[in-house]
Amino acid sequence: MTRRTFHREPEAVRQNDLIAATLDSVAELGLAGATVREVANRAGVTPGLIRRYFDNKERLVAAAYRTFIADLIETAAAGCGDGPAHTRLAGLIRASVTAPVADGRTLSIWAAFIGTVNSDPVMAEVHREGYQAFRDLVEQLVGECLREGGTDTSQQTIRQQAIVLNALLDGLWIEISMGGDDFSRVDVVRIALDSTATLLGIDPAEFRE
Amino acid sequence: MTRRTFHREPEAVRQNDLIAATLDSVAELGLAGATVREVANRAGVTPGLIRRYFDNKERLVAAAYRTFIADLIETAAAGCGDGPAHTRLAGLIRASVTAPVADGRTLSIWAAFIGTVNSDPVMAEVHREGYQAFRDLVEQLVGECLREGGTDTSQQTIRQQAIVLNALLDGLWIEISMGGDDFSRVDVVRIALDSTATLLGIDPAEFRE
DNA sequence: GCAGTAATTAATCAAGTGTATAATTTCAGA
DNA sequence: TCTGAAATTATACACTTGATTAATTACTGC
Repeated sequence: MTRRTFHREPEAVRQNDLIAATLDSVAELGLAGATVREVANRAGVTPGLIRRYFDNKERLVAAAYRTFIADLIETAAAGCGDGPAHTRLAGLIRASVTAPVADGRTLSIWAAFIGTVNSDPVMAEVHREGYQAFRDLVEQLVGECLREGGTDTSQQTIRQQAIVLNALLDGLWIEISMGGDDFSRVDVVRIALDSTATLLGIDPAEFRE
Repeated sequence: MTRRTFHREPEAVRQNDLIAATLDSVAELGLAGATVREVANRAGVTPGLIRRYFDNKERLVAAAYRTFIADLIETAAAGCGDGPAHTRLAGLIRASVTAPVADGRTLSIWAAFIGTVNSDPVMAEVHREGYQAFRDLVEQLVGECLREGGTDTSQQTIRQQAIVLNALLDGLWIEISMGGDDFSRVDVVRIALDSTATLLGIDPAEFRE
């Protein structure tokens, strides 16, 4: 009986493969299904190898969560482009309620990880870091938008508006990703943009992309 | 060595205890921590007994999820009371963004369960049943509110408004429950009511409780 | 009080888990 | 071409998991 052949990979590549395999496992089988063996199989690798790149399974999972959130926010933020604040905010909203951000797979992974935040301090820290970035982005865009609109806006009201808008986006994202409603016939982007405009007191016409 | 003493309980009581112990385990240790032994310990019972009341661990978890959602919606709906639609909707909103509905423990359990919906058909069905109830409730209240306001409202716009409001409530609920923001100095009920009024085009004054 | 029934415990099993380590293989550099 | 070092595999271990079954206990009805 001969050993299976293999070929070496740079450290970064192997790490990425293992993280990708972890996220696939979580998406399809749940967090409980993301066993060391399952992840190794999907990465085309032997279980023992994981230990060379991640001290623990806990570290692997935390790393997977970290890159997952970072990618998610980056993808959403990439929808901003440049231009006036209205346009950038509209881009962010559009990206947040359409694939690949709004998507069943993404939601599954997100929920599985969120479910651990309360009982796992490491995951809690990873979570905190990631979400701060998105909330700050929303708050800044909201601030610019309101100032562009000419309204005088205290920092406190900007903050409150950002909280509300953030909540709306989260909620829409969940509803759409969950797939309970039949959104196939509905223009989710239009709904998201219009309700945002209403919430912020902006002229909806400026929001049409 | 003598056996530990025990006393019998009616079937319904034991089932409730086991479900409660399951939810406690999930909240504090995550879904992975809700082992048969952990649940049994918390219920003051021996692992083997679980099988007498639930065929599988899967059934136990599904039952726990079912009662969790049912209780959650019931608690929120209880905030409605009676009276004009405006008042009932305001009550629902208030209940949704304050304890015990908006609460870290509740969110943890919710997220842990949601994370399984995509990979577990049984949990998916339980989930679907539960959420339909809440969405229908919101849609009905929104419909009544808009009609009370005198606006002519097609069923389609009612539906869209309900989707958006539902999303806003979900998002606020998550933000508040997550505890990332410092909501201690902020009146979350006021924010939720005002933004709802803005969204539905209702006079905010009618929403102050 | 007493017997029978049903609930509960205790003990055990096979399977799967994360982890550890030694044996192998690949590959870069001389 | 050859050698040394690093990556990868293979194997094994201790532990936990969900599940099963027989022995024991508590309670109900007579």
